Amino acid sequence: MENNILTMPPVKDAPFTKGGSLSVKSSRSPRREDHQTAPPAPLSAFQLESVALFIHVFGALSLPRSIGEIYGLLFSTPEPLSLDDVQMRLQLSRGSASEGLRWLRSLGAVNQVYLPGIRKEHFTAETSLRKLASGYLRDRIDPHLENGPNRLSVLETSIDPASPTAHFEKSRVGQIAGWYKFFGRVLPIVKALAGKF
Amino acid sequence: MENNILTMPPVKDAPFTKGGSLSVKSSRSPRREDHQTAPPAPLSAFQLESVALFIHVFGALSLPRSIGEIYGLLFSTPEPLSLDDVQMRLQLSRGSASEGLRWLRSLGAVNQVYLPGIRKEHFTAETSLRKLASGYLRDRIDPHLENGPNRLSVLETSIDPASPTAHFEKSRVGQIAGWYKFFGRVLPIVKALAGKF
DNA sequence: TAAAATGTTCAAAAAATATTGAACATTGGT
DNA sequence: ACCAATGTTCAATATTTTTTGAACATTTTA
Repeated sequence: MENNILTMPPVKDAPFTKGGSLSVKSSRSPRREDHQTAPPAPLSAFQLESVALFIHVFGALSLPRSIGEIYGLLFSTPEPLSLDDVQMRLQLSRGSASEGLRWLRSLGAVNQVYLPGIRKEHFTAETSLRKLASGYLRDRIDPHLENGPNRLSVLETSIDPASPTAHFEKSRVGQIAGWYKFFGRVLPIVKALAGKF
Repeated sequence: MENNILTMPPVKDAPFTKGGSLSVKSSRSPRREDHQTAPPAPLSAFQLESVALFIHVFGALSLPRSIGEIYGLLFSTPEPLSLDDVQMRLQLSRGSASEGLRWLRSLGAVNQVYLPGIRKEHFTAETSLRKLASGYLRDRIDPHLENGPNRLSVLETSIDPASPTAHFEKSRVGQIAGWYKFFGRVLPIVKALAGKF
């Protein structure tokens, strides 16, 4: 989990994701000696702010910083970027960049772009709310709901009808069933509305 | 964060939270030698299943296991329980039980009950979807949205109007503004619907 | 007010999660 | 088929988060 939820119930804010900070790597211990392999490739103010913003947004979903960094960079850059571009500009490891991009792709949050005559794959940020929301819901929410009926019946089966608490327990099962119904109603509405923005 | 999001994009399922497991502490390394201070207080099958279910549900929100355990226990128990009850029945540390209960209380997910003539505070699970949802949204979502306009203006300010990418960047800012608008529309609907279940 | 009961805090330890980087694949060009 | 360029995987490491438990604080009863 992103934060210590226990010690700060409402919302954390990583030191540098707030307000108008401009450094991408501020917190985090020294991670590398500079590779002499490539030029530093500094980010613009807009890119730095975007990265900070998306670290924050993804953090609110408890997603790792590197994911936010990558999406933020792609979001704020007009041209498609390659794995190496991402890796160098954000000073990430190859592995992080690769897995992060892969995860974002699987969610539908980044698009793969094939540039004629160029070997490397390039990526751009998907910004359609409909696609972002439906990808997130599909990968991270729906699966839980699909398991629902199954879990519910397991729970129901665990009730001993002879027990004095059986009545109470049945009402609890009914409660949960209602919650699932709620989500079944709400999610389609959310998806539909996302299409309008 | 709850899981390794990178290595398992869609959904994790902790070994024992799936299906019909019956042990509360299964995974997790040995954490204590038995205190000889109190009887074991075994949980019923229904309680064990409930705990497993809520560990899963809270896990989907990247909340710590102990929170799910505590809520699950209260949810599945008719009588109000004290801090000590929770602590002993779940074999949690005093600290975890205290902080977990405090967090759940602050969210509005557990209610404090004063039993006449009994000193210890007792707790029950809040099961009203309206209260649960509004508490969660209030503490964990709304604050992010309140910061939105501020963040957005910082981002906008970072655009250099002379830059050739200024136009692109402005369109990105507009995009984000649209996202915020979406949430401003959707959240009230969700809250309203939650009241009906 | 002292003693007992109850509750909270927080530094240290443990566990979970994310990141790194080098080894391993794969692809494309020659 | 070979080589070079590109991409992925994964064991080791670093970091973050959670849990523990004992010290401290507070409240109640006597």
